[in-house]
Amino acid sequence: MTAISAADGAGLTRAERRKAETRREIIDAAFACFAEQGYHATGIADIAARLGMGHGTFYRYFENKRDIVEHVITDLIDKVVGALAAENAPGAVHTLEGYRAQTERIGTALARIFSEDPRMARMLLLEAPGIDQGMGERILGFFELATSLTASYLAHGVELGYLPADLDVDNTARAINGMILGSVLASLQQPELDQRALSAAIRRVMYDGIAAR
Amino acid sequence: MTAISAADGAGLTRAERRKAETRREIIDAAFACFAEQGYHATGIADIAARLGMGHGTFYRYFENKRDIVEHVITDLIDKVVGALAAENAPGAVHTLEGYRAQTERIGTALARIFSEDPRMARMLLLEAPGIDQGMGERILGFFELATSLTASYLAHGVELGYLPADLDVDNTARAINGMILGSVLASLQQPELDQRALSAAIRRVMYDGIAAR
DNA sequence: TCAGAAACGGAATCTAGTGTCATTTTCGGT
DNA sequence: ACCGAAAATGACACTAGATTCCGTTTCTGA
Repeated sequence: MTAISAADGAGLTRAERRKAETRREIIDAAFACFAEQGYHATGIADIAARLGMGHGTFYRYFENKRDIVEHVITDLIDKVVGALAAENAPGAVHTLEGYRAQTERIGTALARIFSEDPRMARMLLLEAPGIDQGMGERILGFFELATSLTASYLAHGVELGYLPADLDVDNTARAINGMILGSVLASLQQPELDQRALSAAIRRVMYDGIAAR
Repeated sequence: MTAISAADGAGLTRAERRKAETRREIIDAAFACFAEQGYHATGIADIAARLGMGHGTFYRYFENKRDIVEHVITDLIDKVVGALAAENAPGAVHTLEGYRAQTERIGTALARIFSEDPRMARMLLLEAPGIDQGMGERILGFFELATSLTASYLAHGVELGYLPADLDVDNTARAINGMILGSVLASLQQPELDQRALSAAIRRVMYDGIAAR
C-alpha cells in the first residue's frame, strides 16, 4: 500500500490512472466504429484493432458489447446536456428580447456541437434507437427530458407575462424541440447546409409565425 | 395453359394470386416481429413461426432477411405518402385561411395513421435507421422528400402573397416538418397524449408564433 | 536483478442464426 | 382415384461473432 491515494488528480494509483485512460480510449474508438460502420456491423475485434490491441484485452475493460455502447451513449448525452446547461438557466431571463437572445445562444451551441462532429448526431439519432428496446427507451427518455426543460423555459415566460398566458406549454415545447431535432437531421443529410440560416428560420417561426404581416 | 389470364382481378392464375397473398402475409408478420422485437433480434424463424410455417418456406417468397425488411419499409412509406397525397395538392389552396385548413387536414391524417398503429412510427423512426447504412439513407431521403413537399406548399403561398415574400422556404419547411416529427416521437413515448392539442399547438406556433400579442 | 501480480493477445470455444436441400405433402387436372 | 408438378418442411451445413481461457509479456516494488 505504497502509492495508493497519493491525492494527485483524485487519489489514484498510477495503474488506476492508466486504466481509466485506456477505458477512455476504448470508448472513443468504439464511438468511432459504431458511428462509422453501425453498431451491429462492428465487432469487438474492430474496436480493438483500431487501438492496435488484442480483442481479448477489450474484455478486461468492459463487460461486453452492450456495456461499451452504454458508456458511449452516456458520454454523448452528457456532452449534449452539458452544452445545454452551460447556457443560462430557465429563470435567468425576464423579457421577450432576453428570451430571444437566449434561444439564439442555445441554438448556436447545439449547432456547433453537432456540426463539429456529425458522428454524434448519427450515433444518437440513427444508430442508438435501433440497438435494442432498452436503448430506444433511453433515447426517447432523453427527448422527454429535453421537452420538460424547454417547457420550463416557456412556463417561466408565461409567468412573467412575456409569453401568452394561454400558451400550451408542454405541447409547444414539443413543437419547438421538434424543430431543433429537424435541423439536426437536416444537417445529417446535408452537412454543407447553412446552420445559421436554418436556426434563423426556426426563430422566425417561433416568434412571428409564418403568416404575412 | 388452362386457367392463365382469366382477367379476373388482374390476369393472374389462382396460384399466382395465392402466392401474392402469402407474400402479403409474410410482410405483415415480418412487420409485426420487427416492430415488436426489433430487426436484429428477430430471426427468419420467428417470422415463419408467427404464420405457423416452416422457415424454409420463407425463402420461397423472399431472398433473405434484408429483402423482406426492404419490402416492409417500402410498404410503410407508401402508406404514409398515400395518406399525404390523399390531402389536396400544394396548388389547391389560395388563401391563408385555406392553407390553415389544409395543414389541419394533413395534421389530422398523419396523427390518425400513426396513432392508429404505433408500430408504424416505431419501425420507421426507431428501427429502420439502424438496420444498415443503406436503410438509414433511405429514411433520411424520405425526410428530404417530405421537406421538399412542404417547401412547395410554402412556395405556393409566397407566390400568391398569403405568406411573406422573404420567407426562407426551405428552412421553414424543415422547421415545420421537424415539429411534425417531434409530435410523432412524442406519441411514441406517451401514446395516451392528446394529439389534437399537440397538433393545435403546432399550428399556433406556425401561424402566430409564441410571443404575447 | 528478481519474484509475484497484473495486463496482454489471440487461439479455442460456444452460440445463434442464415440459407440450402433432399424428402414429404398438397394440389390441380384428368 | 391417380399422377406429375409445385409447395412446404425442417434437419443440416456453414458462418460470423461474442466471450473465455491460459500461456506469455510487462510492470511494480523491494
